[in-house]
Amino acid sequence: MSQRKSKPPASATDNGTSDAPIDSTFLESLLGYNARRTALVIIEAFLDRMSVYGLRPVDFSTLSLVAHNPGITSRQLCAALGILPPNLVRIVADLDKRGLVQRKPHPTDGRAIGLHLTPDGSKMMKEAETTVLTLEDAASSRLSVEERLTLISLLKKVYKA
Amino acid sequence: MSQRKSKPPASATDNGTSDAPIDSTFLESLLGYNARRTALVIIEAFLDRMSVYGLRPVDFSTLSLVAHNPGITSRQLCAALGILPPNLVRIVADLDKRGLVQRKPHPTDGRAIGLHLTPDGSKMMKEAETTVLTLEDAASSRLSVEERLTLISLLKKVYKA
DNA sequence: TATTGTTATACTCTATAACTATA
DNA sequence: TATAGTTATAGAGTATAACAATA
Repeated sequence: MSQRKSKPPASATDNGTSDAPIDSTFLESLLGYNARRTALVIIEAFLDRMSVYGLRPVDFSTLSLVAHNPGITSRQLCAALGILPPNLVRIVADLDKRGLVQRKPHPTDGRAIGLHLTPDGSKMMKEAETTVLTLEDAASSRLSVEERLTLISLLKKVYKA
Repeated sequence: MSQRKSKPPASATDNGTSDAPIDSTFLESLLGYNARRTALVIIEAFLDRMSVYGLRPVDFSTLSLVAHNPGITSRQLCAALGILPPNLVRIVADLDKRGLVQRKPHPTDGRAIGLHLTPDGSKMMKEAETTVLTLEDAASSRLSVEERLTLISLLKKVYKA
């Protein structure tokens, strides 16, 4: 579901032309289908709630890794996030322009550049991480605390080598 | 993780320059992050195994819905799959050109077009659905049968209104 | 010779506006 | 007036090749 706006439900006075119930049971039996639908729903909520910070998921992920790994390099970010180096350049450059991250020479490798949060970036991320946790609560509101942990644990078992 | 080719692991003779352990615990505590990583891993496997049929995930989903809902319209496909109408046109047109689906006038609505599998499309989908089920088994090989069902059930609780 | 960061670029995916024909 | 299907097009996301600086 990638549309941003949810449409009003079909009028109750519709004739049978277009509201025949659709059988999606096969697709809904697939892990890949359900994982993708879940991710899209949460990303949609993310885009909504994080728009005040001007952060897309990839920006938030990048800043979060920089926050918890000061001096991390572009290569390490690419490996951790599954982003290709040419596509990270613009992301980091924009965060730099906004004064959220700072690039410092790597202490031992002259080719590499270490990334650090600026004070502004650090302050924003404290708020943004709190907002994300609130969003997580909302997204998993139909799950118990234990179910949410089970869900995350099972997902990791699937994708982590 | 969107790269197609998995790289060889870092050499054991690396110095400490680039293999410092990265702390991803915050991101990995998030449902959205884990759901997206899982979806990407499964989609990667899907692209690999389904390339023999020339079917992307959206093609497979479309054909599967047509298979189980003969006469389904484009609008219904869009609603069921979260695709916008302009983006479905090319998908259906290509499947039509390949002789996998057939468009027939809708019995009661002159604006609408009902979609049906051709005999070739039906034959391919029987194979393709079997292949997808095999892929699902592989993707969830680290899960018990019960865990896989629990995972799917929990995912549905998150994304289904 | 290999790796980091980068530029340029192409391809795919997703989104909006507007048209036509039918309802 | 509203809906189904379509066209054109713009923007975002993702991919590869090739380069300079450094290891």
